[in-house]
Amino acid sequence: MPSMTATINLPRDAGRSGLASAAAGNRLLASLPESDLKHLSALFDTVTVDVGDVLYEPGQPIGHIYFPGDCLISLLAVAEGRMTLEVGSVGREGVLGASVALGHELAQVRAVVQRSGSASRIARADFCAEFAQLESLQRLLYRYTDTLLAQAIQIAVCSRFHVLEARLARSLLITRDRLQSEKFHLTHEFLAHTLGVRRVGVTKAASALQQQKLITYSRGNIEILDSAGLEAVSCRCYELVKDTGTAGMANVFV
Amino acid sequence: MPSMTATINLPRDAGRSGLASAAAGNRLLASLPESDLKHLSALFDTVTVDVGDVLYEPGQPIGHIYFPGDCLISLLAVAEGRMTLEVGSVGREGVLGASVALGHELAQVRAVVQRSGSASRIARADFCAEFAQLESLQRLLYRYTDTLLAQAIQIAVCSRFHVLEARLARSLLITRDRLQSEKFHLTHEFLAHTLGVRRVGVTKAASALQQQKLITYSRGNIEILDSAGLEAVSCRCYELVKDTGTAGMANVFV
DNA sequence: TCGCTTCCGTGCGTCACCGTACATACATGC
DNA sequence: GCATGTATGTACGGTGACGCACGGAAGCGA
Repeated sequence: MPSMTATINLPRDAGRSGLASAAAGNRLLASLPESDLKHLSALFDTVTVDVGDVLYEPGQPIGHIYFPGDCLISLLAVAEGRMTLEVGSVGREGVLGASVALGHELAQVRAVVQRSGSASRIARADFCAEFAQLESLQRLLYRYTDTLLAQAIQIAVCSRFHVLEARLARSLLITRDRLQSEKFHLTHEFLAHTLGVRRVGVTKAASALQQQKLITYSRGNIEILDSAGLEAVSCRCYELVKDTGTAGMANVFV
Repeated sequence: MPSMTATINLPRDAGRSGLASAAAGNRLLASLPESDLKHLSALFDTVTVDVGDVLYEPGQPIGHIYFPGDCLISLLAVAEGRMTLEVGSVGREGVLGASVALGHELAQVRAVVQRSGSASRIARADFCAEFAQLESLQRLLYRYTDTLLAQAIQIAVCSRFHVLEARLARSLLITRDRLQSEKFHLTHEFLAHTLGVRRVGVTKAASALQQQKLITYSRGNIEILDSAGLEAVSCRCYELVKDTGTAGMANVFV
């Protein structure tokens, strides 16, 4: 049994942070007005999370809200049994767990670290108190929730109608965009969880992509060889989703 | 070809409304502070929409924002071809098209009227202007978007992992809850669009439910005979989603 | 009463993915 | 070098849904 489903590994506490590191590269926090950010900073910790760490589990209470710095969090909706499906991912452009401010004390999805890195963390009670007072924060979270909704809708359609090979290609392209690299580490097992299929299904699809010289991989080390070719076999969902993770956050306060 | 995909039928304009009918039974508007509601009322029209009317089409600009009174709107995500999947529905507890206030000028999903009725409508420009000023409206829309996200996530999981018969049962139960009636009108064709399957697939699944004496139907007139039995064959997604349409709106401003 | 449309039922071959089981290969640490 | 664990490859029957085609039946208007 993979460790990600067996135990909840807690992130290492890297100590209480000053103002500068509170943003810690998170663009959502960075786009807050200076005064509000300064006010918030005292309440943040900076933590380091590792691949496979489970930050939330469905039905469990949310203790902290995370603003990723250079880590990447995968949101996995969990069906009965061990079937899961990635319904979105959260990077430096976003936030994890913000719905607690609206009264949802329990997590709906599993949150798994896909790439190690740092994150700014704030306790639930503190977050709720600040949320109630800072209009700038409310606007930001509303906007971000809306992009998450757009992602979830597209993924729902994609996983319903498109064949695995196309979905795998889409998933790899999105991962590349978020990680800004043609090479990254993802095992077939992990991909199977995000795509909601068997591990052997991923192996077959990945093998097909490799035969077409679009990617190459070995023991989890994946490299995209032919980006354009990969886009060709992927579904259009890629184009529809790819910008939600990066753009759209530009001019929030204009 | 069904008319819902062929043409965009515009709702009938029932004339500019006064304050009282601006809420028009919409609970989202009703929960606004009195002063804000009064301010908004002058900008609303009350319109009547009919079954099959298409209010939004993916990729098309959003002209009006709708606050349903006693009508019910189905949100259909559209894949290439004629494949669609319902990712949520909007009744009197919600609003359709609010994301325009965040800069999304184009609709992402098709919005189809599932039950005829009234709705309060506001032009896009007016809505955006008011949104920028009314904090109460922002909070409400944020909260509602969050419930839409929860719905979409659950539907993504459900349509990925659960068999059609269970999904059909879930869909019928949710429809009953929203319509507050054991009898309602839904053709297999319409259900096929919401569930993202062929019409014959719905016929098979519905036939199975009918043989189990759980439902009965004829030419679109569906009646639920055994509610408990229907819950038994439906997936747990029903319980997870059913409250999002009604509850959760209780104490927004406490 | 006739004709048309809408709605529902059935049959058939195909296909993507499932569940399971087993085999192989690389990697790491002792 | 060897044991152990991780990652990947292959095989096989089963099945839920697909695409297509056709037939029947109920309602409705002329």
